[in-house]
Amino acid sequence: MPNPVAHPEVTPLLNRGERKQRTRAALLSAALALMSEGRGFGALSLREITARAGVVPATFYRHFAQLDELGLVLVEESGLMLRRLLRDVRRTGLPPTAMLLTSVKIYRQFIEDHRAHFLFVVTERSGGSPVLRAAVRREESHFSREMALDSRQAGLMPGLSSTALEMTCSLVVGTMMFAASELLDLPKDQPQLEAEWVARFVRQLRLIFLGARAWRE
Amino acid sequence: MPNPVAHPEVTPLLNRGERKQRTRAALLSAALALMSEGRGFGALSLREITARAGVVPATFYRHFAQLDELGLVLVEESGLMLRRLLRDVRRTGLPPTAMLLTSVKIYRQFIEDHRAHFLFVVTERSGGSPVLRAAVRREESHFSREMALDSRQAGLMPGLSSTALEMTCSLVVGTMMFAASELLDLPKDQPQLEAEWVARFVRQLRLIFLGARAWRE
DNA sequence: TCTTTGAGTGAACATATGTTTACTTGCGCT
DNA sequence: AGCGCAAGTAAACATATGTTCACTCAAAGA
Repeated sequence: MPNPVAHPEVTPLLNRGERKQRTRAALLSAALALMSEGRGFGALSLREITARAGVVPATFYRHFAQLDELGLVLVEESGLMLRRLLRDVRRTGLPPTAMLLTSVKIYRQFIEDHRAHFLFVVTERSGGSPVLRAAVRREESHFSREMALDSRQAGLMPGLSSTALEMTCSLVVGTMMFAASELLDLPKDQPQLEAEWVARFVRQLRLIFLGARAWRE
Repeated sequence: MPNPVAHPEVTPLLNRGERKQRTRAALLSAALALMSEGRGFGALSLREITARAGVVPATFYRHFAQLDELGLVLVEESGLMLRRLLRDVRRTGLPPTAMLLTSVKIYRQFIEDHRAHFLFVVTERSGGSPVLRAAVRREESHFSREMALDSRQAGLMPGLSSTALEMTCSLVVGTMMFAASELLDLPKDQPQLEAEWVARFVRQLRLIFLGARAWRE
C-alpha cells in the first residue's frame, strides 16, 4: 500500500494558494533583482519583471493591478524588516555606551542580509514616484517614532522633551539612511572600507548623542 | 541711412553658437521639467525630452552621445549651484550663533530658487544610475570638504581634529540633503509647514554643533 | 465522478522607443 | 557672391512596451 491517502490520489506538493504566492514572490524578488542591477523602480518595465520571474506578461495582472501596487508591497515588506531591526537592537539589552557600536554592527549585518530591500528603500525614499516616496516616508516616520519610544523607555536621553526627542530620532534615522546608502555603494571586496564606514557612522551617532546630552530648550 | 551696418544685411539676433547653446539648454531644462512631474532620470526617454524641448529626436545626438551624458551635465550645473550657495552663506559675515538661522533661511530660499536642480540632486544621489549617483556623491563631498575648510577658517569648532571636522561636515551635509528632500515634498500652499521645517532643521543643526563642541577624541 | 474555478498561457494589438540615414537650410568665412 | 559646415529635420527601421482576449488544464469542491 504505497499511498497512505486513499482518495486524493496524489497530494500535490503545493496547493493552489501556495503556488499563487510562489509566483507572486517571484515577481516581487524579480523587481528587486532588477533594481539591484542599477535602476530605479520607475525604470522597470512590466515585461522585464515577468520575464525575470519566469512567467508570461499577462500573469502579472493576476497578482497586481499595476506596477505601483507591486512597489507598495515592497515598501510594506521593507517596513516589516525595519521593525525586526529595531527588535533585534532592543533585545541586546542595554549597556548604554557600548550599545552604540553593537547597534551599528547589527545594522551593518542587517543591511547585508536584506541588501535588496535596503537598496529599494534608499532609492525610492527620494525616488521618482510620489506615491512610493510617500509610502517609504510613512514607514520611516513609524520607525522614528518607535525609536523615540524605545529611547524614552530605556531611559536614554532623559533630559529631552518629547518633541526634542522626536527631532533627535528623526536626525538619527536620516543619518542611518545616509549611512546605508554609502554602505550599499562600497565595493564588497575591500573589508577595510567597511570598517572605516563603521567607525565613521559610530562617531556621527556619538556626536548626535553628545549633542542631545548637552541640549537645552 | 536706416541700416548702420553695411554688408551683413540683417544681423541675426542669435549667432550660430548661441543658437546651439539655446537648444542645448532647452534639452537640459526639458529633462528637469519632466523629472519635476514625478519620475527619476532613469525613467525619462530621449523622445520625451526632445518633444518637450521642441525639437526632433535626432537633434539630441547633436548635443549628447547618450542620455547619461545629459545627466552628467545636470550634475555639473548642480555642483556650481552648491558652490554659489556656500559663497552666499560665507558672505553674510559671521555672528557665530545667529548665523545658523540665517544660513537655514538662505538655504530654504536657494532650494526654492533652484527647485528643479535640487530635486534632481536629491533624487539621483540615491537614484538608479550608478554613474549619476557617483557623480552626485563627488559633488557632495567637494561641498562637504569646502564647508570644512570654511569652518576651520572661520574659527568655528576649533576643538575638532581635521578628521573629526570632516566627519561633522559630512553629517551636516547629509542632514541638509535629508532636509531638502522633505522641503521639496511640502505642499506649497501651507506656509506654516515651511516655518516648522525651518525650526526643525535649525534645531537639528544646533544639536550637531552642540555635539561638536562637546566632542573629545 | 463530474463540474467549477482561476493561475498561467499564447497570440495579437496599438503605441512608444533608440538610432540611423539622407535631407534641408541658413550662418559665417573667404 | 559663392561655398562649406553643421544644427535641425523627416522618415524609416527594428525592437520593446502595456493591455486584452480567449484558451488550457490541474486543483478543489460537489
